[in-house]
Amino acid sequence: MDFLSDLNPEQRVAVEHTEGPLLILAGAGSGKTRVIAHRIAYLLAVKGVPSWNILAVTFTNKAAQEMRRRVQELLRGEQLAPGIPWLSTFHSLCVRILRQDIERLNQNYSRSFTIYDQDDSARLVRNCLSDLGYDEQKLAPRSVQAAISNAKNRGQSAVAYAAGAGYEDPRRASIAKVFEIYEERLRANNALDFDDLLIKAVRVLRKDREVREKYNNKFRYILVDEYQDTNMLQFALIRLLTEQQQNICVVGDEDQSIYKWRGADISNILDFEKHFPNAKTIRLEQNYRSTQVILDVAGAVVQNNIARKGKTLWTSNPKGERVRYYQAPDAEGEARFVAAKIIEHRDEQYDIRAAVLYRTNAQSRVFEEVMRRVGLAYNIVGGFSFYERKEVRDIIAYLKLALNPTDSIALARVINSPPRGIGKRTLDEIDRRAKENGVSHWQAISLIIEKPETLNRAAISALKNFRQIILRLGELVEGQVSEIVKAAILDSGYENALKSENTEEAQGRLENLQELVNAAMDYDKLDDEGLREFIDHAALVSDQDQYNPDAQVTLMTAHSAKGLEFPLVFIVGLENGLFPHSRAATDVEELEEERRLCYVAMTRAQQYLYVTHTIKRRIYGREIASEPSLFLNEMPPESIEDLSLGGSWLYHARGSSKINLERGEPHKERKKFAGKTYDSAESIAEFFNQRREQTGRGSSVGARSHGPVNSSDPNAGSEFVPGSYVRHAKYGKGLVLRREGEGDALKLTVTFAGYGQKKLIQKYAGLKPA
DNA sequence: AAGTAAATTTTTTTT
DNA sequence: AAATTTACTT
Repeated sequence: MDFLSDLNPEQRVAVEHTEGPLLILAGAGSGKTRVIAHRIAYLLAVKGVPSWNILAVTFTNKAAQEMRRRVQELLRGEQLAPGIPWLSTFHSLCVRILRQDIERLNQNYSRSFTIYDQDDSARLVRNCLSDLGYDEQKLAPRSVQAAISNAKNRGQSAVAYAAGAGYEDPRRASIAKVFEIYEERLRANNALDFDDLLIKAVRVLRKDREVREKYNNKFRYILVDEYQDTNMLQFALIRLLTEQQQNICVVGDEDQSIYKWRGADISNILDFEKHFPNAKTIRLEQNYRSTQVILDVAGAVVQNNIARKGKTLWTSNPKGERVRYYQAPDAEGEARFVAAKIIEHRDEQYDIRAAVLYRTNAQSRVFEEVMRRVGLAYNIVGGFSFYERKEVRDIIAYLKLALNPTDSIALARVINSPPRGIGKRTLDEIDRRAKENGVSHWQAISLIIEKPETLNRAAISALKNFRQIILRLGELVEGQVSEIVKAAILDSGYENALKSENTEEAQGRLENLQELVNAAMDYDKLDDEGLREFIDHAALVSDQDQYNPDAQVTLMTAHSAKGLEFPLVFIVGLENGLFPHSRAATDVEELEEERRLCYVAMTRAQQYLYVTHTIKRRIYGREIASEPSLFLNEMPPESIEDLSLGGSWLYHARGSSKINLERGEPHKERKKFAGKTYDSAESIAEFFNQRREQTGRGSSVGARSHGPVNSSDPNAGSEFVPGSYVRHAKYGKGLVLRREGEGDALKLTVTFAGYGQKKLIQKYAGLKPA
C-alpha cells in the first residue's frame, strides 16, 4: 500500500519530508491526525525505520492510543518487524526516562520515586504553610501552589524566585520560603510533582552525556503534536533530544493555543524556524471537518484577536445551515433546550453524536440532571474522575506506601483511614519524633514503637497495626497487580469499614474499588508492566482520557474538546463573566485566549452548531443576572438563526436601527467588529431595560427577574453598572460584576486583573470610569 | 478519638 | 446549593 494516494498535496509533502526539521501549521480540521498517522506508517513501511527509533508525543494518552490504532490500521497487511513506536505524552515520556536514569542526577532520588499529582502537591504546600506558621487565609494554598508551579515552569528555583524582582507582590518573600521547603520535602519524600517530571528529565539529559546520547541514538525521528501548547521545559527537552539529528516534526495551530495559563509558550511555534534553521514549513489550510458557515462564524470571532498571524481556512464542504442561537431563561431551560434539540436531531439521524461544551466543570450538573430525566445516555469528561474519588485515592496511597514508605503525603492520607485509633495526639508525636531525629514519618513510627516515650499503649498498638499492614503490602509488590490491590483493600480494613457502614454511598464506593481491581487485572496480563506502572498511570491519566468516542452525548469543557470532532455541537453558557471567564476579563491577552478557546469549541462542529446563553444563573446559590457573551456579538448576524422564545438579546441587538454593521470583504482585513457591542455600560442597561418593557407586556420569558442588573437605573450612578469598566487607584482597571444597594450603601463587586474580585463601597472606593 | 452540628467556602481551564 | 472544614459534644 502506498501511504500518499489519499492525501492532498500539502499533506503529502508533510508525510514525505522525513529528514530535517518540519513545521506543520495545521488549521482546525485540516487532517493533522491523519498526517501524523500516515507519516509514522510511512517511516516504518516505506523508509524502513525501526519502530524503536520513532517517538511521537501527543497531548493526552487517549490521543496516543488513537494514533496507535490508526497507524496499526494503515499498516495492516504490511510485513514489518513487530513493535510500535513510543507514543506518549510529555509527562509519561519523562517518567519512562526517569525510572531508568534519575539516579544519575545524584539528588537523592531513587528510581522508585513517587509522583505527586495536583492534589498531593497541594497537600504538601498546605503542610509547608502550617509548619512555617503562615496564615492560610492570607496565603491560599492553591494560589501558592500555582505560583510555585509557574516559577518551576519558567525554570526558576526557589532561590531564583526569591531573587526575581519585578512587580512587588508582598507575598513573594513568603511564597519563596514555602517554595524552598516544599522542594526539600519533595526530595525527602522521594517524590516528584508534575513539573518535576519535566524538570528532572531535562536536567538528567543536560547533565549526563551518556544518557543524552542514549536517547539521541534511540529517537531518530521525533513528532510533537499540539506544539502551540508546549512550554519552556518541553521545548528544552525537544532540544536535548534533537542534538544529534534534526528529524523533528512539530504540528500545531496558533489559533488553538489555549494553555498559556499553564505555561505554554506560543513563541515555541512562532519561532520554530529560528530554533531549527533549515526548517521546512507546511500550511494545511483546507478544512475537511466543518461546513462553510461554521468556519465563517468561527473565523469571524477569532479575527477579533490582535495577536495573530492570521490564516485562511477554506473548505469544499457544503455551506450548511446557519448557526443556531438560543437565549434561555435560566440554566435549567438551557439544558432542557439542548436535550430537546438532541432528541430532535436523533429523529433525523438516529446515531448522531453530540457534544455539549461549557467553560467550567461546575456547569455540567444541570445538564447531567436533565439528560438523566429525559433518558439520554451521556458520557462526561473531566470533573471528578475515577482516580480522584476518595476511596480510590486512599487505596492508591496504600500502594504508594508499599513501594515508597517515605512518602509522607500518602502516609498522612491513610494512617487513620479507615479509622484505627490514630488521632491528633499520635500524629503530633510522629511529627515531633521525625523532626527530632531528622527522619521520615515512616521511620519515626518505628522509633516510637521501640521507645514510646509519651504515648499510651492503645496508640502504640494502633501504630504497630498500621506498620504491619504496610510491611505486608510491601511483600506483595513484585506479584500480580490485582493481588496487591485486593490486599490493600482488605488488609487495610477499608472493605470492612465500608461494609459496616451499610449505606448506599458505601456500596457505591465498594463498587468503585472493585473497578480498581478490574483495572489492575489488565496489568496482570502484561509482562513488563507492574504495580509501578499501574500507579503511574493513575497519576497521569488526563481528563480527556475518559472520552469515549462511541458515546452518543458527551459533556465536557471546551478545553477537553480540543482535538475532537462531532456532527452536533452545543456551546453553552456564552455569557460575559463565564465565557469569557471573569478571571480573564481585564487582561487583553487572557481575553484573546478565551476567544481562541471559543474558536476551538466552535471548530469542533462538523454539521450543526448551537450557541446558547441564559439571562440569569445561580452562582453559590444566589441568582445573578447574566449578560450575553461578547463573542456572540462577534458572530456575523446573517449566519445566525434565532430560536429563542419571545424576545431575545439577539432580537434587540439586530432589530435596533442603531446597528450599523460594517461588513468588509470576507477574507480581507476588516476593522474590528463595528456592530453594537454590549461591553459598554449604557448598552447593557439599555438591553435590560428593553427586556423589562417587553417582559412587562406579558412575555413568558423571565418575567419577574429582579437581578441586580435589572434594577440599574441609567439615571442614578449609571457609570458603574455591571459590565462597565472602572479604574481603581490601587488595583487598576476592573470589570464591574455586580451591583448591590443604593445611595451611600452602593456596593460593587469588581474583578481586577491580578487581584481577583473585590467588594467595594462606591462612596469610599474612589472609582473612576475607565 | 470519633461523631455530629455549625460555619465556612466554593468555580476557571489541566498534564 | 453543596461540599468541605471547624467546633463542639460525647
